[in-house]
Amino acid sequence: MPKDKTATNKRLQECMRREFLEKGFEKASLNHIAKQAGITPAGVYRHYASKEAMFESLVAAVAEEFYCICEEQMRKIDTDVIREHVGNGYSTFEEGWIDYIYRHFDEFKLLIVCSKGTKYEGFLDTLVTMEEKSSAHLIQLLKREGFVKKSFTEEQIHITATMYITGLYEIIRHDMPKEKAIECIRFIYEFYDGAWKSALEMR
Amino acid sequence: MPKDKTATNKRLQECMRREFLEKGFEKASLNHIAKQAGITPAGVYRHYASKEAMFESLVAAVAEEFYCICEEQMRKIDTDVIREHVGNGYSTFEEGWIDYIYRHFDEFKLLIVCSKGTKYEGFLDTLVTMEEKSSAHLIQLLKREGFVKKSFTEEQIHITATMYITGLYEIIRHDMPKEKAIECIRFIYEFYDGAWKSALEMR
Amino acid sequence: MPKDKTATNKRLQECMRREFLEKGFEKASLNHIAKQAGITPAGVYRHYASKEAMFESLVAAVAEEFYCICEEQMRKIDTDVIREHVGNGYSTFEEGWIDYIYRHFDEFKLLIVCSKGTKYEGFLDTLVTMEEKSSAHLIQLLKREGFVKKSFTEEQIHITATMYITGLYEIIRHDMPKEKAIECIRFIYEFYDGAWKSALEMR
Amino acid sequence: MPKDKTATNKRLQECMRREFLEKGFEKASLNHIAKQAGITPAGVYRHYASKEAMFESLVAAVAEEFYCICEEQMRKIDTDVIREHVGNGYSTFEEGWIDYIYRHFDEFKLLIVCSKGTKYEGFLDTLVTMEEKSSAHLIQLLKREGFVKKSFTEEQIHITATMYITGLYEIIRHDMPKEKAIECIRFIYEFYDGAWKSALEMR
DNA sequence: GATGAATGAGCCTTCATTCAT
DNA sequence: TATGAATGAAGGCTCATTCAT
Repeated sequence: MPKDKTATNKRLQECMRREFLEKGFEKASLNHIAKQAGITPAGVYRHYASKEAMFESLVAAVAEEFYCICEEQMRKIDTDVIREHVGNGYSTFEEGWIDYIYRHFDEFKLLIVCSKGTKYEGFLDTLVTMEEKSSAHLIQLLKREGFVKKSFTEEQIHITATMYITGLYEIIRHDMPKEKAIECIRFIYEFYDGAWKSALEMR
Repeated sequence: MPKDKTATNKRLQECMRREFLEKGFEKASLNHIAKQAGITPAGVYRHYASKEAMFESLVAAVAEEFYCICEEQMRKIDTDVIREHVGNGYSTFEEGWIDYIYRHFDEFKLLIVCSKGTKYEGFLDTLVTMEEKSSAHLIQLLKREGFVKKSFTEEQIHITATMYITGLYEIIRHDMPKEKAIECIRFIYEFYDGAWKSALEMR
Repeated sequence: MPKDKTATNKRLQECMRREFLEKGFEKASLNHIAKQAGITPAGVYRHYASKEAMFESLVAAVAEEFYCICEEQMRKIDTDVIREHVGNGYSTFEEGWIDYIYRHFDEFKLLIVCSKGTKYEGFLDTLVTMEEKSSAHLIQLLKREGFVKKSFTEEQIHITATMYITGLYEIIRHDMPKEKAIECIRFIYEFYDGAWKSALEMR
Repeated sequence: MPKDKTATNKRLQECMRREFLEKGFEKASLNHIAKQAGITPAGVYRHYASKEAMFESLVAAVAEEFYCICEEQMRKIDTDVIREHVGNGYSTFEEGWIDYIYRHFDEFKLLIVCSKGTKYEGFLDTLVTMEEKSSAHLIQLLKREGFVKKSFTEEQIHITATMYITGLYEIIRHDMPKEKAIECIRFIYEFYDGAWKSALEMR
């Protein structure tokens, strides 16, 4: 059941998106989606094999791609770059990504805010984990290079990563317009930069 | 239908608490609660007028009290105190509160993590708002006293507050034991302290 | 949800019985049963937790008891008795049982003819297995006592047992009245007696 | 919509056969068959007018032919033959038939095991009836010739016939390989021969 | 104070079938 | 020949709630 591009399916997708965004996966009603799209509940199953499949069809592509991007990003971190981007410069949450996210805004909102009950319900946690790894790696490098002496426990890193990613969550949850979002990100970036520098006793 | 202290009600409350904590308000099942408590669904309605009322009965007292404490706290902020507690000393999230929260752990978890669908679903946001006001107020005072020159937009303050409160959320969501929580809070406190000082260009 | 003896439940049970007997477990419709009983489908769930539970409530007692009787019966076989009851005298299918079966006719019909899809769907096979064990045991004893020399493969015993039990199946499937059934059993008994004696070359 | 020999139809038939054999007529899903065959459910209706028609198309030829063979067989019974084949020599279940059945194994399995809900659901009973007639006829002849004095009621004949045919049923239901089946049949043959002789007091 | 009995709306899903194209 | 799109009915089941007793 790959892509079908009929008019009905387009309507259907729009309705699915709306319903899932509004109520989240679990509370979303297939019957309601169908009615909105002007077909019977049974008709939906010509296009999607299950409720889960409907959700996945909306987000799978973006989720997959995003995971790839993240992994690649992680591989690029090395000592040279540290000097330029001290702090959390390689964060999962870099300014450059905002573009990507805003090109797939609904998908991200679905993944982060509305995915409970689906196999994507851990997406936000995945982001946090990524940020954690990124932080941990960076700190390790900074220590190896002699910039930093202090250590952090896993818990501490988890907390900072979580708080950090929350910024992203908030931006998306409140449908913040892109320009504001960028300002916002920039601010968070600097705010955290200060926090890290201070915490790492780098100056 | 105020307080009834029969044995049944005690059992009932325990079951309600467990169910709401486990599944959240919306997914919690009244029928299931009743069965656990050893009464019929109808019996529940002798004690509580609705599902909402059940939830409220568990958290209302703490929520109310908490709001009061917060307001009072806010009134106490003045110039004198500033000198001692520069930074985010008056945060909604001060170490001293941990005690209060841990004395009502379940209630806080219900309010923050499990309240979607109830009139308390904005509780976390309320905390954030409180933190925002606290921050805004403090910055204002610091400016008036000449410690600080920079300004912050409302959005910036919102973001920092949100990220900050997320710490609390994470602590509660994961049932972190009190001792670990305190360590954690202390860390966040310092982390943010550095961030604020740097952001405010206080040094 | 043990026994409730209200009028509704009585009607309900009657309807369940009828529906299951008529259509078998899988094709039986809960909605239809409910309608016949004059309640809504949801109402059924006050009395039974699931479709399976409905079926089980009708047959569990008899099935359990029957298994017990069979096991006990099996333990009673010994050499002494052989001389009196040569042939298949200790069959799962003795005349004496007819009484028991006719006292629980519907239950047996449900178990044997209508149980596909339930955990009792192997009931008939169980009877066959019991008959097999009985035959195997008897042949072994007869050999040990020197009455018999020939051997039988497992498959041969399975076949004869299956055909034998089929008698029971047919009697029940066609709602044969008890008197006719007894005649019938008696006939089968003798018919098989001849077959076994001949097969075992006992005379 | 008689025979169409396109490639699609061949695939379709294969899928129908598999589905019906696996689940029986009633539980078989047309949608599922179509999917397996790589066409849409609607496509199926180009080839067959209904689910029933699908089933019939698979078994009609064999069923018809089989009925003919049986009738012819019946006409051949006469006194001469009796002397050679005393017992149940003319049974519907003669060894010679096994070949025929194994040449149309799937069709027989469909007719006997999977036909509930179709107009062939009585096929097994038909076999039994045939066996009954055969037995009745034979006994009558034996009586006329003075070999036998005892009489049998219709019910008694029905029972023996049913048990007898059950052998066939079991053989087919368990996909017994042909060689084993023949052994098995031979055994049943002899077993019943003994039973009949004893019952008829022929010796 | 609690039950027993029931309801009506809703849930996701499957079914055989239809029909315009 | 087949598809694509859809249907109406039914499936078992759960829900918060009601009400007479």
